[in-house]
Amino acid sequence: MARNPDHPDLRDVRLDRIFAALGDQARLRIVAVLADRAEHQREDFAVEVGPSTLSHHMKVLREAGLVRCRFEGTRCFVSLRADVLQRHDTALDGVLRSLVQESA
Amino acid sequence: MARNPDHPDLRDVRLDRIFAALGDQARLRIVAVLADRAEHQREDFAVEVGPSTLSHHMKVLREAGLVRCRFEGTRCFVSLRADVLQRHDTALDGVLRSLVQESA
DNA sequence: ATCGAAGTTCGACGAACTTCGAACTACTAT
DNA sequence: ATAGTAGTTCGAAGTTCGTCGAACTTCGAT
Repeated sequence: MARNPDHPDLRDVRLDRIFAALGDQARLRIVAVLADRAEHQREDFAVEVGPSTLSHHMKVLREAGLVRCRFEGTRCFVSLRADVLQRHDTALDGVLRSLVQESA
Repeated sequence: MARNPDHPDLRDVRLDRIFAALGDQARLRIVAVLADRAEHQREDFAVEVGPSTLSHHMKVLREAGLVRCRFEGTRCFVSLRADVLQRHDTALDGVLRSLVQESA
C-alpha cells in the first residue's frame, strides 16, 4: 500500500483535469459523498465496483487534485482538498453545493 | 450540414455528462469564450484543431446540453443554453464565472 | 447550372479510459 | 512467525476519445 501517495502540488491543479475527473458517474458519486467536507472511508462510497477499480477512481481524483488520502494503519481516509477548493473556489463551490443537494 | 441538430431535452441533461464535456482543454476554452452569454461563431474559438475536430467538440458540447447551435445560411451561431444554465444554476454559475475571469 | 464556402459525417488511427482478477505491499493481531 | 485484512499495482481486454483527411450536404453567389 502506498503510504504517501502522489498528491499534486496546488499549482499543478488544472480545471480541465478536475472536470474530467468529475465526468464519470462513479467518481461524481464519490465526490457527492465527500461534499459534506468530512473524511470518509471506502465503504461510504456506495459505488458498485471492485476494490481495484475503486482504487483507480481514487487515483484519478487524487491526481486531479480533488481529494487527499490519509493513511491510518491499513485504512485510508479520504477527503476533499481544502486548499484546492479554496484556490478554485469560484468554480467549485457551487458544484459541491449542487452535489450535496442532490445527495439529500 | 445539419439544419436542425440534436439538442437534448432539458430533462435528459446530466451533470456528469456536462463535466465530461468540460473535461477537455479545447472544449473548456470554447465554453470560456461563450461564458459572456453572447452568440459566437467558429472563428471566435481560438482553438487549434481542424474543422472536423471542431465539429466533433461542438457535438459533444451540444449533446451534453451545454450549447445551442443556430443556423443562418451556411453559418452556425453557437451560444450557451440558458435553460440548462438555469436548471443547473447552482453547479454551473460559478464555473462560468471562473472561466470569464480566466479569459480576462 | 455551376462553383465555392461553411460545416458535418464517415472511416481510420493511436491514445487514453474503464473494468476486472491476480499478484503484491503494508499493517494488525494472534 | 503466521495469517488475515485493507488497499494498491499490474497486465489484459474491451471501450471510448481526440484527431485527421476525404467525401458529403447545404447554402449563397455568379
